[in-house]
Parts: sequence; structure tokens; C-alpha cells
Amino acid sequence: MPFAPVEEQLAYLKKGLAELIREEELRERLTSAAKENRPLRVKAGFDPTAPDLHVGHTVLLRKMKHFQDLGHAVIFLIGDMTGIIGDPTGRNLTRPPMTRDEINRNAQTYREQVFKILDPEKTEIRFNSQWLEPLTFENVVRLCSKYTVARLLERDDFNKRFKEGIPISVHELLYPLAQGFDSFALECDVEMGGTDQKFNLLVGREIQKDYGQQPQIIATVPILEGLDGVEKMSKSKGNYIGITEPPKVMFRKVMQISDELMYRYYELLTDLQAHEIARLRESVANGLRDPMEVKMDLGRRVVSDFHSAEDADAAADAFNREVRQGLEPADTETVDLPPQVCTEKGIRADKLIALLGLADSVTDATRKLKAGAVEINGNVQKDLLLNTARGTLVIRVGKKWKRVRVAG
RNA sequence: GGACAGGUGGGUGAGUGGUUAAAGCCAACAGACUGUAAAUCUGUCCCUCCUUGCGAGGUACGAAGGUUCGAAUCCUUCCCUGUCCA
Repeated sequence: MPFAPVEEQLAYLKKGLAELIREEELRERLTSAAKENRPLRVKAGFDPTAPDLHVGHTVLLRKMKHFQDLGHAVIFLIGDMTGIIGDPTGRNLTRPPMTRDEINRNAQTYREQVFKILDPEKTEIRFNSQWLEPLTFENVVRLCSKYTVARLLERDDFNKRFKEGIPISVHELLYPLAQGFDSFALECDVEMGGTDQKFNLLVGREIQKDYGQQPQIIATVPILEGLDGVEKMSKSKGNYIGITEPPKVMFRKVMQISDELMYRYYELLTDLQAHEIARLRESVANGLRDPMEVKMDLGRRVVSDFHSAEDADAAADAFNREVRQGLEPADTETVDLPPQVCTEKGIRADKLIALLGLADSVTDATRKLKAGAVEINGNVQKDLLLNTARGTLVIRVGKKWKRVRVAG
């Protein structure tokens, strides 16, 4: 298939990138690719331990898709070997090695998730254990000899930890080297990642050069802030929107972000052009548009991307009902009254709430009752004992609802 | 191998023998306010039990022992981390 003109491709690819190292090289590479009629090999690596993708990951996936749109080959690399090192960004030093089964399971989950965005026909899924596992100790030593400790310590994470006296284990230093070796093994033309990956990506260039390959071009995408608008989106921080989450949950999470943050989400999670987003911002500032409506539109777009337009509408309706009007959700779960909460004096509301999962523990349930956070059939329930129980109890604790069938 | 400094609740970080289940801050959860949020204010924030009380009991300050009427706080050993010296 013939490629689009180089400048056109370049413009398409550059949009929304945080950084491109180096543009001139990409231009040359695109030119020679067109001449040889071969697609560029574009890699991005993913951690095998976290197969639950969130919308933050999709910023990268969207960009990978753009390469596919232009006819290039995208390699979705699962770092099953580097995964045993763990991401040096955190403090967790070692992770237990994963079994082949777990890795395969996670890989399958990845497939289900990433193909919501990527084109399966144009995506190669690879595992880096394929070439890292057969390396002998000698190979590893040789690989290590190509880089110096001082240069590894230039990396921001390491540098900071080193200065602050937070432990760095030796194997963590191997992470960037291994990742660089991946680029060599896969003969990558381009490697993509978040801006926080810049260091690792650059190491790849050096390694490739040392092994006699043309250094890869590096394209980084901005890191999406989490729901709090401060920290980067991550599952462990709990400030994420998972791409497999139900429409309602997704929608609600979008509505939860600050008005300011929503423009950032528009920028990174939708195909809206920069000038369109600027216009939105302006009309909100002028009072022409209601910020909530604008945010609800964003919610619909996000839900539509991972579910469907119908799901998006339903989620918006549910939001109006449940959050704005505070009504009971249509899909409240109904359960039978657990017998162990019944006493001669009545039903123990505290135990019931804990058992239903509406509170973390019985103690927590007691606190919530006393705080007036519990509503049963529309009335605030402060007493631990519930004596008038008949029919169905509609219980609300904060945002959580549950219906309980009482026998007899 | 040696010297020194450390390891506290989800995160930070106080606390050096007794009103310390452990300050403050952050996060989280609830309530108020908001026709989304944010912001703000208030309360809560280890578990179990009931007679729901400023109740009773059980766990908890790297691990295991010990001293003591009483230990996160003192002692011993061990584990882990950092700094400096080799």
C-alpha cells in the first residue's frame, strides 16, 4: 500500500505529541520507508502485571493507532521479563516472578482491551522474554558494559532516590538496559511512551547504536492527570477511569473531575481539535455554555469510545437521576435478609450494613449510623436496631444503595 | 569488615517508660453547602461485642525474646535500609 506524502504523515503524527526526538530523523525514516515500501516498526512496551488499562493509557494507544492509520506496523510489547524487575518509579523493589499462565492470562486481557482502540490486523503482540530469557550471563555483562552507572543515575527517578537515600537495587538499573535491548531485538524504528519514559527510550537509542543499528526515533505523549487533577492517572492511586468499567461508573468519574481538568481530558481523550477545545473554554467563560453540560458531553464521548452511544445516553440519564436528583439507581441489587442479623429485639442494622458491603466493617457501620449517613426507606436510621422490618428495605449509605427482602 | 543513623497506622511524619489506639498534614469516607465538579465548613477514619457508653475486650509502632506494676519508648539477638570509612 502506498504511503501518504511524508509531510502529511509527519503533521498527522506530530499532533498531540509531547516530544519527538528527532523530527528530522523521523522525516528521513518516513522517506526511506516510502522508498523501500516498508512500514515503520513502532514499539510501545507494557507491564504484564497491570492488564487493567485506564484511559490514561489510551493517550498512547490513540497515538499508536495514528501510526497504524498511516499503514505502519505497531508492536505491542508485553514486558513479561522486565516485569520481574518492576517499574523503578515506585518503591517496590522486587516482584514475584509471574507464572507463564498468569502472563498469558494478562496478555489475553490486554488483547481484549487494546483492540478497542488499536487495529488488530496491524498489531503485533510480542513478549520480551522471547529474547531476554535466552541471554547468557556473558550477554548480560556485555550489555551492561555499554552503559555507565553515572549515566543511569542521571535518570530522574534514580537520581532523586539516590539523593534522598531511598534504596535502589542493582537489578533496577538493568531495567532501562533491558528495554533498550528490546528495541534492538525488534529492530524498532520508533518507540513510543509517556513523557516519564523518556529516559528509558533514550537508552534504547544508545543500545541500538552500540549494536550497530540505526537509533530509534522517540515519540512521547503527555501523561494524563488522574481524577484529582494532580497526580498522574494510575490504578494504585485510585484516581483512574478503567476502560472496561461500566458506562455508569465511567460517566460518573468523568463528571467528578474539576471543570479545569476537563479541557485537558478533551485534549487527550477526544479527537476534538485544539481550536474547538479553545472555543468550548471560551463559551463557558462567557457564560454561553453551562460547564456541566460541556462536561456531560465529554462523559458521553468517553463512554461512547469504550461502549456505545446508547450506553453513553443511558449513563447520562442515570447520572441525572442518581446524582443530580439523588434518586435510587434503577439497577439496585436486591438481596435476601441474612438470618444472622436477626435478634429477638429486631434486626441489627449495623451488622446488616457491614454484611451488605455498604460499610467496611461493623465498627464502620456503627459510625456511619451514628453520623446519620444511613437511610432506610427514605428515613434516616440512627438506631442500631431496626424493629419495623417488613417487605423490602431500601437502604442507602452515602452513594451506595441496596435492597433487602425481608421474609415473612 | 568497621563507625554512625534509621525502620511508627493507606501516605507523610510527631512521639524516648504511664490519661498514647498513638499529634499534625494528605488521602479516604460521611454530613452541610453547590441544579456537575472544584472550593469551603463539620464529623469520622484498627477490629469485635453489647447494656451504644466519652462502654468492655482484642490486636498494633521491622521480628523474636527480656526488664518493669506498666514499653512504640529501656535491654538482647536477629532482619532490613541509608551515610561515611575500608
